[in-house]
Amino acid sequence: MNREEYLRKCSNMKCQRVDESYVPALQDEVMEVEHLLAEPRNDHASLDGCLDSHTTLNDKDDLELEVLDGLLDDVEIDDLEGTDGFSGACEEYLLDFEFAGKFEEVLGSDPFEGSLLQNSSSESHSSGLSGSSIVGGVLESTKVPIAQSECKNDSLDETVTYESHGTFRNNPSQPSKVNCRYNISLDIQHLQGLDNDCQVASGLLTCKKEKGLVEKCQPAALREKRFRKPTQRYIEEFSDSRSKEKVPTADTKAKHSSDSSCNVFHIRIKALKESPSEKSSNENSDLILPELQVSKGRLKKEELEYDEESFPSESEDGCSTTKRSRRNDRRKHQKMWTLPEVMKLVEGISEYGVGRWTDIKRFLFSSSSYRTPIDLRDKWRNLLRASSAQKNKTEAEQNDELALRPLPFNVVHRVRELAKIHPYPRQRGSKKSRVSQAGSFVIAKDSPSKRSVRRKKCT
DNA sequence: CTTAGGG
DNA sequence: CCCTAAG
Repeated sequence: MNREEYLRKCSNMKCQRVDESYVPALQDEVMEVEHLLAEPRNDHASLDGCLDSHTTLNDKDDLELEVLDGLLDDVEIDDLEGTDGFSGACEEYLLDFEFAGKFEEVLGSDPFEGSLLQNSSSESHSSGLSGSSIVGGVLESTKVPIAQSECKNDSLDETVTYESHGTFRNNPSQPSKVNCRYNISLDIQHLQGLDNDCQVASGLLTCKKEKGLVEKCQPAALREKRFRKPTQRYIEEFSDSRSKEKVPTADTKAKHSSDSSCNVFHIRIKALKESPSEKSSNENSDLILPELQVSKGRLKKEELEYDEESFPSESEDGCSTTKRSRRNDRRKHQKMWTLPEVMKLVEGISEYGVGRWTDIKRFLFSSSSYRTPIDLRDKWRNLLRASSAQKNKTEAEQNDELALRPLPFNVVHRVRELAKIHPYPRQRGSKKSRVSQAGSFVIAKDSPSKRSVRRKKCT
């Protein structure tokens, strides 16, 4: 099958949905979905390729996984409202589902992958599925998924999402994804039967190809439908996510970090399976899940977002977000400094001087998107504190520290030296206050390397 | 806008 | 990390 067919199908579904449309909608949700979609877009491309030529599935896996992670992250965060009251929509859901199944088949991915649901399949699918399922099925069981009703044209992903919702909702008895999938594949044939005519299809295609903004692709008509005052809460959330989303997307090179999300996802699924009782259990899972997620994330720290420049070796966690449960909050979570980073920082400081955080950032940390100059400064501050503390500590304590964190001697030493020269914390009395000003000579005799420090012309 | 300093 | 004041 070629992707055209799929697309058509998709469009059909869409159309249907539209017609039946239960109207609605949380714009926010839709938007969020879009966002989600946006990221994965690149994958779509790959997907297409897959369809055309069934080869190279493996290659994509990695990428997709990454994306998936990201998606999961997002998805998980988004709390799509569950869908409860809508029986009428069942059909649609089914259709969607079918579609999804088909897709997978085409791709060649095993529908019954079980725990790892969708490495190979399109990321969108997986993301949609996982996210939605979790959300809809587990978390909120009471609300109607308005967003879903929205008929976005582009929405392979969306479709998927819907379907997942539907499935879960419709078949509470089938908590496991596997089952769901099964159904899907079987029904695929039906899908074929559908005819196509929506312009939506075109929209879809375009979207896919262009990976551009989803919104653009949307047909005017559809667009009209979706205007609905978003809840305040949603609004703020949305905006939040919006800004956030932008960042990661921008630097594609930087990977998406969110390994933990994956885990979370799995966990959640598990929970789902274990508690088929739905409603009641759902509530429970809701509460419990977050915790699991956190712990999991912690356990499995991985490295991510390190770009070329950074040192991959020192995997930092990066993820860990204790409270990422709700939207992604501005990566409030710290990214643990790696040793190489520290070294770089020290190096930079010795070269550019202590106050020149921006310079250091630009030269040495340009690749790391996170780590703002302020971060550097803070780190430096901490280093200073640490070094001084270490100086004052007893041997035992020092050993202790060493065990805890491997701060290489040389580094510590370096820091110490720099610390002598730079009065960052204006520490008590600023023993070396003169340094900052007349630093030249002092430095010179102190250590050659530091020379340039502070020298660089302070603007 | 960038730093410094405090939370 | 985050926020705010100051240059």
